[in-house]
Parts: sequence; structure tokens; C-alpha cells
Amino acid sequence: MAGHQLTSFEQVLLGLICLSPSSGYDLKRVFATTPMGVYQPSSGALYPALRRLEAKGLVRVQPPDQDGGSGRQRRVYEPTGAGRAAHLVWLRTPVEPATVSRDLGLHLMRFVMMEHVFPREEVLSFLGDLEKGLAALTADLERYAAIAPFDDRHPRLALDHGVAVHRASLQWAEHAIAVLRASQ
Amino acid sequence: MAGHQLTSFEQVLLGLICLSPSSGYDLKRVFATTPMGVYQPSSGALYPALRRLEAKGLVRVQPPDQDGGSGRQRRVYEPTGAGRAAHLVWLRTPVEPATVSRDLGLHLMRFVMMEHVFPREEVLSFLGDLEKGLAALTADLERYAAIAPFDDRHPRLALDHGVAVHRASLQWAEHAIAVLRASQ
DNA sequence: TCGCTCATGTAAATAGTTACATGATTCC
DNA sequence: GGAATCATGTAACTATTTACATGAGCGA
Repeated sequence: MAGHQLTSFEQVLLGLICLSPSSGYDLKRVFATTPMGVYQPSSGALYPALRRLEAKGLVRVQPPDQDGGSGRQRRVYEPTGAGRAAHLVWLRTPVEPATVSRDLGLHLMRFVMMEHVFPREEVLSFLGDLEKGLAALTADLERYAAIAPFDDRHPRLALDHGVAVHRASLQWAEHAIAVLRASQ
Repeated sequence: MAGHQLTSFEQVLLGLICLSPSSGYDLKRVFATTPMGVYQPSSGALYPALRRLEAKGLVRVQPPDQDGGSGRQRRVYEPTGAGRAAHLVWLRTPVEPATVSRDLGLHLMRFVMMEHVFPREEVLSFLGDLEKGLAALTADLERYAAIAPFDDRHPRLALDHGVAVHRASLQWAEHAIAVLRASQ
């Protein structure tokens, strides 16, 4: 019934629906209006993805509001039990050090969705893994910068960019850990 | 003959081939071994993409080394005139402020490939546009952070991450401009 | 000869973009 | 009544991932 595993996009949609029941249009607006909206899903990506989640039994359409409803055809999705379970499994997916750079945006989304779901302990453990991954990545880049020949200037500057950005992420992770630890 | 426009991946491959003639395997190793290798193209993506570039007349296979060659079947691609021209057009593509975050990696690659191709003036102009885009983006995020309600802590922290990372990129752009301006 | 790296490819399944289609509601 | 927004979708095309296939050269 669960079929194959979900794509990242499907996982994010499922997560947003777990945060609060939403229609396709609602989700579109989330991507359009929040700073998450680096990615702007097209209708042709969004609606079929919701149908796939529905076909897999992870979300269902809320019964239409027959109580004097205006009859507007909105399909508001809510998670099923299986959907919430799949979402929790996704939230608990270990942070892969090797792909921490590629998946950073996804990890940030998971972090947001963890609030009020996991105890502080577990969130701190997640952030700790993220921090370790970012520290390893930063160290790798710096090691590469030390040994690489670099006859030219632009490649060196591009590498500097990578180091600077990942160091900023790393410092953020340290900061976030400190903030959460200090919370009552 | 040029058909439709190239994908980013195709543009990057073309750019690497313009930097130095390469076989598919060479390009694979570039992605695998340099810190650019956040993205690891599969054979099923790489070889068809090279064939598409060839079919569009942008690259051609170097004549095999018949001079006592070991007969190893390597297809080493080099750019055609049309290929070099298309690459230059891509390098000169304006920086879109609206998508500067999404395309940052691509812009960095363009920056690397500009060396020894454009005069310093033009590179500085490119970096200036990039800096403007990053400054606008950072300002947008900070403005959003100021007005957003934020009942919860994780979304605020995630936004902090975005601000920190983009500010690091912005500072890098300023630094790169200073370095290039100071060069002989 | 066995296994590894080099080297290029194909086929099936999947999913995304672009562009178009459709119809209801709301505001003027 | 007409335009903009709300709201969902489809069809064609394109590209990617995954997994498999193939074969040459080389070192133990």
C-alpha cells in the first residue's frame, strides 16, 4: 500500500499538511509568500503530487463543508494515520554527513516541522548531527583549499565562498543549539 | 539548428569543455573530485546530455589519436565555434535579482569560467550585479523577519539561517570585488 | 584468470516544466 | 458585464534516476 518511497517534494507537502490541513492552492501560497519560496512548484507538479499522496493513503480530502457551504470546489487535505506516521519517519531520518550541503534546505524544513512534535532532547540531537556534518564539510573544504594548486584566482575565490557559507551555517547550528539549550 | 535553449546542466558541461576538451568520464571525475561535486551526475544524465550538445553542433568529438593509439574508445569533446559562442552568451546572461538565491551555485560557476575570458571590467560588473541581488535578498529576509509574527521559535531560527548565509554570500561578493579591483 | 578501474551507453519508470483548459467567485 | 483572483487540473515534452549491459586494459 505504501508503494515506493516518497520524493522530497512529497515529504514536504505531507509535512505542511501535517502542520495544518491545506488545499493545493493553500500550499501554493505557502511557497509563494514565505521565504521558503525559493522553489515555486507549478500546478503540474503540485496537484499530481497531492493525488499521489492521496492514492498512497497518506492524506485524505476533508469532507466538504455542507453546512451552508458556498459550494466552492476546494479539496482540503488532512493527514491520515499512515500519513502522520510516514511524516514522523521522515523527520527522524538521520542526517547524512556526505549530503549535508545538498540537503541543507530540506534539513532546515525538517527542523521547522519538528517543533511541538519532538522533545527538546531529540531536536538537539538532530542539530548536533547537523553541526557535525557541517563541521566536517567545512574542514574538508579548508583542507582542499590548503592542498589545491590554484594557478588561477577565480577558483580560489569560489572555494572561499563555499567555506564562508558553510561556516555561516555551522555557526548558525551552534547558535541554535545554544538557544534551545537555554530555553526553560 | 540551435533548437531550444540549453539546460543549466548542459551549459555547465559546455563550459567545462570550453575550459579544456574532455571526455564524459573526465567530466564525471571533475564532478566527483572537486568541491563542485555537490551534484553527482549519473551516466544516464551525462552521456545523453553530451550527445545532445553534439547533435546541436555545439561540441564535436576530437579525431581519435591514430598515432600509435591504444585504440581505447574515448570520446573526447571539444567546442565548435557555435559552442564557444553559446557559452559566451551564457556567461553574459544577466543576474536575475529574483532568482539569485536559487541560481547562486550557477553564478559561481560562471564566475570561475569568466577568468581569462572577460576583461576585469566585465567581471566586476557581473560581481556588482550579484552583490546587488544578494543585498536585496538579504534586505527582504530581514524585512520579513521584522514584520512576521513568529509565535514559534523554529521558523524564526530557520529564517536566521537564511539571513546569515546570504549575508555571508554578500560579504564574499564585496570581498571578491575588492580583491579583483586591487589586482595589478 | 580474477577483479578493478576505465569508459560509454541503454531502457523503464518517474517526475517536472510549460502551456493550456476550465469554471466559480468577487469586485467594480 | 468584464476583469482579476480563486482553484484544480490535463497533455506534450523533456530530463533524470536507477539499474543494468558491455567491453577494453591492467595488475596480482
